[in-house]
Amino acid sequence: MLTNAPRGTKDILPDTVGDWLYVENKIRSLCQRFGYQEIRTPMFEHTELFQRGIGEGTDVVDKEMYTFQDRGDRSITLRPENTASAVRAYLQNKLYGDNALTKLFYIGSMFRYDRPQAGRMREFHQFGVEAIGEINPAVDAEIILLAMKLLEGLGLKDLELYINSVGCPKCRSKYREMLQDFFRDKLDDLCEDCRSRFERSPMRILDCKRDSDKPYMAEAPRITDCLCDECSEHFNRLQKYLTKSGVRFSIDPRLVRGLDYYTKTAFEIKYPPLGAQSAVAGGGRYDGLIEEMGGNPTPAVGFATGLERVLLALEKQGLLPDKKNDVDVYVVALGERAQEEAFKLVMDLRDAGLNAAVDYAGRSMKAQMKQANKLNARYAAIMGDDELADGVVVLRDMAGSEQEKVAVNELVDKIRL
RNA sequence: GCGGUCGUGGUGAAGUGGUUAACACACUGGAUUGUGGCUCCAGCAUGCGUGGGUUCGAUCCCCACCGAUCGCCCCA
Repeated sequence: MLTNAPRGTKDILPDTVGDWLYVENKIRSLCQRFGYQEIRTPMFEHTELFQRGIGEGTDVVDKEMYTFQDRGDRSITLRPENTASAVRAYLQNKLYGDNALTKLFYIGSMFRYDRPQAGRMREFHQFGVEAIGEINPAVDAEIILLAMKLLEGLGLKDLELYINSVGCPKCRSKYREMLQDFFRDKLDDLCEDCRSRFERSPMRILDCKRDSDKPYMAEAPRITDCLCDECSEHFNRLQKYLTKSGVRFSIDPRLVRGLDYYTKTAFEIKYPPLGAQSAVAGGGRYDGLIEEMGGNPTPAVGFATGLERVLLALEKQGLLPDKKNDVDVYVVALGERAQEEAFKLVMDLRDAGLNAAVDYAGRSMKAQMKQANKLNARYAAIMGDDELADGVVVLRDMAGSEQEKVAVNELVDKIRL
C-alpha cells in the first residue's frame, strides 16, 4: 500500500519523460504557429463549475468526479476536463476585452474516477484548445486541422476523422421528438438500456452497441436531416473548409459528445489499434456554455486530446524519439587524492558546458572504465598519481581506443574539437 | 459500475501440493601490477501481489482484498 501509487495513477519515470517532452514541444510549437496561447488553470475548482458547465446527468459529473469538502467546507472538485475552467478563467479575467477571438491552449492533468485500462487513467493528461468568440465554421475547421496536424506531424498513420453536427437546442428538441416517434412502436424489441434511454436521451439509442445492428436502425431519422437552417449551413461550410484543406473525413451521424455543452459541430479522431480507447481526440462547438455560465452569449469551439493515448499510439508505431544522454567525458580517478581532483575537474567540465560524470564509489579502474563504456562516454579522462604529479590527464577516445596525455587546463578545448 | 484473463527476483520468463524455486538479461566481483566494449568464472528470490482458509504440508487448491490487462460502459 505504502509503496503503491493510487489506482489509476502512474509515475512518469526518467526513461519516459523524454517522450512527454517530445510531444509537448511539438504541441507548443504548433500552437504558436496557429496563434494559440497557453493558459494554466487550477487543478481544482468549485464543484458547481463542473455541474453547471458539463451538465448534471452526464456520466462525468454524476459518477466520475473527485469531489470533496475542503477544510473551509467548500465543495471542491479535481478538474475532470479543462473547458469549463478555461471558460471560467476567460470570464473572470475578462479576456474578451483583449480580442474578438480568444485562442487558448492547455496541457495538464485531469481526474476522472473510472475503471482504469490501458489508455484510461484516473489521473490523465490532456492537451486541448479553446477558441472563444467566433461563430464562423472556419474556426471549427482550424482546430480540427490543428488536431490532425499535430497527430500527423508526430508521424501517426491510420487516423480516422469523424464529424457530425449535433445541432442547437432548437433542432435537438425537434430531433428528439422524431426519434421517440420512430422508436415508440419498437420499444419491445430494444434492450433494457435503450428502453430507459427512450425518455431520458433518445439520441443515445443510436449509440447502443447491442441494438445497433437491428435492421431498422439505419432507417432512424438522422440529426443531420433535422438541422435548422443555421446549423445546417454551418455544417456545410465546415465541410467545405475541410475539403478545401485536403483532410479526409467521414460524417458519422451517430457521433454524439457526452458532455452537455456541445452544439453544432462535434468531431472525433480515432486511432483504431488502441481498441476500446481509440478516441485520441474529440471536441466540438459549445455556443451555449459561456452564457450558461453567466457571460454574454459567446460562441466557442474546442477539443482535447488524451496524451496517454497519443503516446500509446506513438509507441505502437515505433515513433518515439531515441533517448540518449551521452556523456562527453567520464573522469576515472585512481586513489583518494585523485578522487578529490577529479571532483573538481568534473565541476569545471560541467561549467564549461560539457556532460561530465565520475564514480563516487571508489571502485576499481576496470569498473570505472566499464561504467564509462556503459554510459556511452565519448572520452575517458584518467587521473592517477602520475598524472596528478604532472598536472595532466590521460584522455582516451573510447570509440577509437587511442589515448594521449593532455594538460588539465587544455582539456576543455581538446574535448570540444 | 459489470464480465473475462492474469499477478514468480531489477527485467523477461519456466515450474511443482512435500527437503536446494529453472533459464536468460541486468547488476556486482574476479580471470597478474592502472584501462571498457568479446569470452569465461562466481555472487545475486529464507521467496513466488496482500490477508485469510483447506491440508500433516501450499508459490501451486478455495475465498476476500489490492493491482494489471481485455471487453462492456464512458470518454481523451
